[in-house]
Amino acid sequence: MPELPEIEVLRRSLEPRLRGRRIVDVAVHSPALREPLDRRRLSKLAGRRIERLGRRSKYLLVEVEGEETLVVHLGMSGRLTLAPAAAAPEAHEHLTLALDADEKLRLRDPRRFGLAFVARTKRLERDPHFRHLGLEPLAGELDGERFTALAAGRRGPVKSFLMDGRLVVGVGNIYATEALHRAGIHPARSVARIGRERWQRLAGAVIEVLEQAIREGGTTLNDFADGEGREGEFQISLGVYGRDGEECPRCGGIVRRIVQAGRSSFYCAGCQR
DNA sequence: CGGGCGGCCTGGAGGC
DNA sequence: TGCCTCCAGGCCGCCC
Repeated sequence: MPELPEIEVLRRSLEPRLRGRRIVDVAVHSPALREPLDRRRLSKLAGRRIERLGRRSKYLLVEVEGEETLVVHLGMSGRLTLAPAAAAPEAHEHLTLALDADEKLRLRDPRRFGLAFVARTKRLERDPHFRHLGLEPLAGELDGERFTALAAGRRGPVKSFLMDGRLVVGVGNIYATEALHRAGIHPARSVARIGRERWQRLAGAVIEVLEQAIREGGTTLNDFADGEGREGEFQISLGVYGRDGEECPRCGGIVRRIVQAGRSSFYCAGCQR
């Protein structure tokens, strides 16, 4: 569920609270995430000051002194939150960074699809997790021309195109679904059958939906919360996602659910062609 | 080679 | 009320 907007909301909530703070201790409670947590490498964060927080795709980047970065991915159910140092440990708490001023930053992830590792900051773009990442939608890299070029010679449904991280990053099931609704494009339409004008509209819709979701604090269906535990509100603004059988807010048509690549897609039978 | 799909994992929801 | 099944989706790896 955490897609680009959720990670950006998390970054913005944590940045003012973490910048300049010192990590005084590192505890790995349970190393079993998507990749095992590297105790030795993580423990070397102790004693370092946090310099800034960044984001690439759905990865949160905690840059520390010494040119190193703690990379965190929330998978499906991860939460990274600040708490008083004395707070009781949570269930499924995998990693805890004790900070100065009696606070701690903790990573909780019941479903364990998440990730946390340390990498040299300068080599981040060459890291296997980052090397093949596509366009960053809110960095001015996305427009109709780029979409047209990326789609050239490709096949398959446009929704899969949007969710392919090697082409565009940060767009998961919810925002791909919503962007297609706003652009009036059916999720199963082949990329080979989309013209310049529609690619332009789709690029605009992706940017618009991501920016609005950030302004509204992200989408909280089950698990998402920012660094202080606040849930998002964009779920109220969803046009079609999860609204099978309801009326389309734009045209009054009926919202339908289909399964694509094993995943739910929702679209309006009236205004998405 | 590229598109598609299964598996990883747990909690919550819904059915009986 | 309790148990069982299904479903959620990011990402990797395997298969065709």
